[in-house]
Amino acid sequence: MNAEKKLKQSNLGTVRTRFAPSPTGPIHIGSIRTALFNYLFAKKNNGKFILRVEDTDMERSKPEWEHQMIKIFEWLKLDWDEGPLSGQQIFDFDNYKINYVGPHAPYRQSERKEIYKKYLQKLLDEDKAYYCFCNKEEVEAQKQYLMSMGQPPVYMGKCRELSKDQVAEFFALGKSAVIRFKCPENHKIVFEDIIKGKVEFNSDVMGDFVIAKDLENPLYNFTVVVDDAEMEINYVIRGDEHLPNAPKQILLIEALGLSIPNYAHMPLILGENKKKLSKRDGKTSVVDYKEDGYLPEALINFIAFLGWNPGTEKEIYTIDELINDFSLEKIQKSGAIFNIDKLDWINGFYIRKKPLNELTEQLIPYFKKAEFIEENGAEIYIIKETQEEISFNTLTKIVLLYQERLKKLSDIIELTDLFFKKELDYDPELLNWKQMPKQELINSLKKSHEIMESISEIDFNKSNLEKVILPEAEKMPNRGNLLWPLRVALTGKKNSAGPMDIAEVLGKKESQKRIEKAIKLIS
RNA sequence: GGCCCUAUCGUCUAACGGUUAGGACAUCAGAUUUUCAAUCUGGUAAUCAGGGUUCGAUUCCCUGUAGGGUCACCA
Repeated sequence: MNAEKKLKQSNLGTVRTRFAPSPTGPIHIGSIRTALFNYLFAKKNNGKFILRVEDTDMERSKPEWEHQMIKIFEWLKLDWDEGPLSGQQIFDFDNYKINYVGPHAPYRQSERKEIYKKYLQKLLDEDKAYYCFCNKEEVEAQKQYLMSMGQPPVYMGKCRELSKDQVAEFFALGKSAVIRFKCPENHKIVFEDIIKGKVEFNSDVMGDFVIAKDLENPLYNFTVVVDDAEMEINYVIRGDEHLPNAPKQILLIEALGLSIPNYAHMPLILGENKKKLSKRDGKTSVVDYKEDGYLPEALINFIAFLGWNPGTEKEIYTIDELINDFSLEKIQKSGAIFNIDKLDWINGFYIRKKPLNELTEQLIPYFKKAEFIEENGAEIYIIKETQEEISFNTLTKIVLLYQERLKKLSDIIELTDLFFKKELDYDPELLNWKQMPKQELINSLKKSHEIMESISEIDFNKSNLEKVILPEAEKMPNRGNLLWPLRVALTGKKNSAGPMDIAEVLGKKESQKRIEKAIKLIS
């Protein structure tokens, strides 16, 4: 009841959402979806989207993970609206520098300890929290026992009624203590989740949970509550796995006299096994997808449709269109399996639509990484194996031939290696088209070689080649009799772009050389 | 085990309580192509089970079943 009243209150004012990751590893695809939905909802409602790094666990949090996450945000063009600092800032953590060039750095919990301390002290003073001197092993054993009895594994409250003097005495003896929240007994917590609907919990299932290791080291459930209140977050949109945390947080909010935000718990992203997507399912880190060559706009489009849809048949969305059509009500209640086939399709779609120059520029790092080429001045590259020059323009031609075949940018490597190799390595059997007799095959290749001879080096392009090769191919029982061996001789591959296209890029000399080699191979 | 959540084609999903249960990906077939890709055309494929409520349930209610999440001095 109480909660519902407050829910209405927090509806007032501008929408403020947040994404609050812990920098304890590579940023997960599920986290990015949470971030995206928070972002979309804020933008849709002309609200603010806030980024808060939850690094209270000093053991596991690493600045490099934070840095990596920021890079991903930049790549996806997801920007946050507020932060503790503005202008360019460099943070130095253990000699690890993070350079923020945006208008704001993110909030960082490790820099807000004084704030938590204040609230923690308040709870202690008001007798809503208490010091607990029980050791870990003792509490753990207790939990195991309760669980084996089919009881909720809660803290039994041994230190709950310790007097001030006893507490002081224990401290004087040098005993260490954690801070527990005095959880009201048999208290019903009801709240309306925007996605799940009405959700109900009983306080007895959580017991007096720990909210801080000590005054200096608050724990997650506590910092979340304090920060969300301090930052005036009124919509908490997060993964389903946080649903059991909601009642704990609501209890803390009530104890602190703060207002309860609206909650929206999103379904999880699942792996093939229908369990929460994990490393076992393959790649879960957004960085991996970036490196594989998934385009940011494709990834966003795909991720947005995992558990959400606009209710129409439109499936290709730009970020602005997503902002426009987004609503929390359209979020699914059940988990969605991460289907890489669909991602591949969407990504391929965006790749096919990409302007050629732009696509080529994005592919050059992949060519370099594969050691196909290296830079040699403006728009000029050197093919590493042959030491020949190759222009940006020629690279563009290669890219054009394979653009529609790419599912992801990294696919370009195995598709186009033939243009960057000195010697092709392939099974001679591949040259054979539908059981052609050996002599016929050799004749076919010789024919191609001979036809090419009729074109000068300068006129050696696709349309001229077509003019002479196609009529010749028509004379064969099947066009493939001429075209298949030619294409294989040129590419060494079962599948590829057309032979005339390839020959144009390769040039007369190299094309003929490759045909000669093929003939030698089968003779 | 306790608590909580969920259930439509293989997958993502649509359907004021009334539809031949729609779309997309994947898949299959055809067209096109020397091959593959792309493209176009067409096809296969789903309401977890059982009870109610109702003139009528994919839709509302209950039970069961199945799946998942969570039970830290992690977040």
